Amino acid sequence: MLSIEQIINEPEIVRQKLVDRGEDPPIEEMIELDARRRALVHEGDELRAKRNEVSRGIGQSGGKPSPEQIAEMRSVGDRIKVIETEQEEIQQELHDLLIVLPNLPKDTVPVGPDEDSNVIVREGPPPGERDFDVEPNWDFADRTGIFDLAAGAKMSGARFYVLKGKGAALQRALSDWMLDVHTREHGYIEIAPPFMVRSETMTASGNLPKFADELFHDEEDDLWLIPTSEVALNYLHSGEIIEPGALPLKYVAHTPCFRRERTAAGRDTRGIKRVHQFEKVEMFQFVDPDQSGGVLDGMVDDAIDLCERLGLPWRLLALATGDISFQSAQTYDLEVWSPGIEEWLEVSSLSNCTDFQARRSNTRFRPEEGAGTGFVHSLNGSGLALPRMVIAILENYQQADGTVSIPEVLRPYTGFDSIG
RNA sequence: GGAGGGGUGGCCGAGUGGUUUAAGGCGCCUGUCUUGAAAACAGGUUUACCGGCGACGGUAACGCAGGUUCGAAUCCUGUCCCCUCCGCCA
Repeated sequence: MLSIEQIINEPEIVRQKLVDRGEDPPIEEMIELDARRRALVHEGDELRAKRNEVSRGIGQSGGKPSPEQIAEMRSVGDRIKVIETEQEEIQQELHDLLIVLPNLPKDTVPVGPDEDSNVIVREGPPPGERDFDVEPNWDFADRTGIFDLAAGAKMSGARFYVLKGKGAALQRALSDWMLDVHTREHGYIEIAPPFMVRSETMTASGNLPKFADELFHDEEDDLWLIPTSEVALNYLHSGEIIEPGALPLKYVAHTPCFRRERTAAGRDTRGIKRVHQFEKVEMFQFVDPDQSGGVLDGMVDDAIDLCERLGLPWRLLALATGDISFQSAQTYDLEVWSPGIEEWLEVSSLSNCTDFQARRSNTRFRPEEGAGTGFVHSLNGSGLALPRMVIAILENYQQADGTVSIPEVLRPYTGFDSIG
């Protein structure tokens, strides 16, 4: 959520940044609503002050109000009720306008309407040359039986799949290894959150109210399946004031992610690249607002580190204003090359959400003892998305004889050296 | 799923319609005393919003949301959460 103070103080900057994202924000309307809200708050406060004063007097003089007092206070009470109702309506109106506005992109974000304006900012070593054709992961899977799309479709429908045998073990090895690197070397605390959350939680992360279509929802208990553990982690300190010195808070979680993929209905229908349920290791940090820029770079390094240790060809993209996610002020996508399908696969999206999610979840901090409170900054990034890492390993580690050798770092976790 | 109990400040805990402007205690901060500390004593100790250049003044919040009332921590309704017992169950 954007702050109304900022909208009032620098309306043209806010407008331009939202226009860069393809929005047409009702700036004047919001300013006008807030002015009316303030006037009503003021009038209501004064009436309540009067009521409090008279009530105190009645209490002090024995507790029996005169008929005149009752009549007068009844009309004051009626007026307060009218003002409160009007104030609530206006606040709701303003809230409804604010809650659907995305975060403001940072000045350094490339301006452009869509992904064509994304910029490659860092690259790992180039993909190696091979003297044989790499088999696409789905063909390899059919041949070896390590994942089964038909079985997934049979039990759950399109875009579900079943991992089997060494396929399941490879994914488990990857997630265990990633968690170990993040917790033992990168300084993250492991969290195992619920996979279902309330509407408030989903709203705080920015997924509701605008993106309900992309989510699975249980009507009976009004619970939402998380599309990423970011949603749960963002709510971990909701309503709290984090004490001086406690930041940064670095969390990592390994959860399934549930996505309806409605807007991407026709895209990536083959294989396990885009599915309704997948697993992901997610990094999440709450930080001092002064630190968030540098922390994002550090989080990017944490994600790249995994690709490097696995020896996968990678590149890093700075997403354009029209391509960053709703809650983000700045996003990098980390992609790895997969030589069988000949595609760059997005295995991590890393975002600085500044105070956007903290406002929605009411997560504050105290910079130092005795100081006032402020909203924290939140950052998230995959570290990393598992099905796509499985694809990348199956294709990058494929040998001329049609087998896949397991990356050295994963062998202690898999207990086997090759598949196929 | 059934029955019962409960949610009050950083913590414990009193408070069943009006001097509650939330008692009392603990913790924490400041001061007096002391070589220093402790003890004792005194004062202070939330968050958000509105008005004001400011000193400051006002309003709200007793899980949350409604309602009754001139007036609600207190009464009513709903809801969320916690605890105990029963049932079921990985």
